[in-house]
Amino acid sequence: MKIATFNINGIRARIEALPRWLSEARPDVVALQEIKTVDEGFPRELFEDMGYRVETHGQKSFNGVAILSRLPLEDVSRGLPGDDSDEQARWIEATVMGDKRAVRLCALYLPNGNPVEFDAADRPLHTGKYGYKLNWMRRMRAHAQTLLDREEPLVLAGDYNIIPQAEDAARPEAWARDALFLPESRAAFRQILNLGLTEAFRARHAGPGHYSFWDYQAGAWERNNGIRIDHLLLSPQAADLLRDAGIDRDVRAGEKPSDHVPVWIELDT
DNA sequence: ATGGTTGCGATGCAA
Repeated sequence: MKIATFNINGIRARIEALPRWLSEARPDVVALQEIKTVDEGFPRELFEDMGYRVETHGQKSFNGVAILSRLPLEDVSRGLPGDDSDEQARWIEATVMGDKRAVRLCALYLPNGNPVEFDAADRPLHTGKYGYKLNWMRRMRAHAQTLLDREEPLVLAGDYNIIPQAEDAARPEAWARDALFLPESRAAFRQILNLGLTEAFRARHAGPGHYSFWDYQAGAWERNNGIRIDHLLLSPQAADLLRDAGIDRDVRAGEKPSDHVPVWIELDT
């Protein structure tokens, strides 16, 4: 089972680039982020005609996540538990029925968290958008623990808006005061990992120079000024099935690209 | 270098 995560930065803007990549890469399942439309605005027929089931959790203008799957889906659930007042569409999960094994897949869009406010001692304040990010990560950790308790293959795939380590940025010094790389952000990411999850790409590839996002501005792609913020986290039962992992970096050089590229895994299901 | 670019949707916000 090939599972990918792809922040498309608007489904309407990617109406050609997304089908093009699907035809080339032929993933079985895709976690999409930033569809930037309500459910009714998602062009589901286009993907159904390509053989994909479509489950969306959309929102007008911002955010919005979806799952595309060539395999049957069961028990679809929308929204990250833990705060009924949270209006932002950043989480959808479903069980993907493989030939031999089922996989619980969560498609997530973790809050960016910028801009960050700092106090007089230059410590980041846990207020505003950054406070929302850290609180969202606490909720995610609690929900991930609940899912791990099932002791089944589990994949948490998405745009985490987290640069895990300095080697995951071409210019880490430029991100020192950014919500994607602050020590508190990276610690919160490690707290989720430390539940017993495996970061799939790093289980297969070591060293610097692997990125999943290049800003549209200032020639970031041409300068290879990238960061690695799109991740797939695996439960022990899913990690046992991991065959391969990769980043489709060439997608960034295509026509009218997203600022993110797909990251994928292959599981022996 | 406090700029730079893109998407959504109709203006400025989010990234």
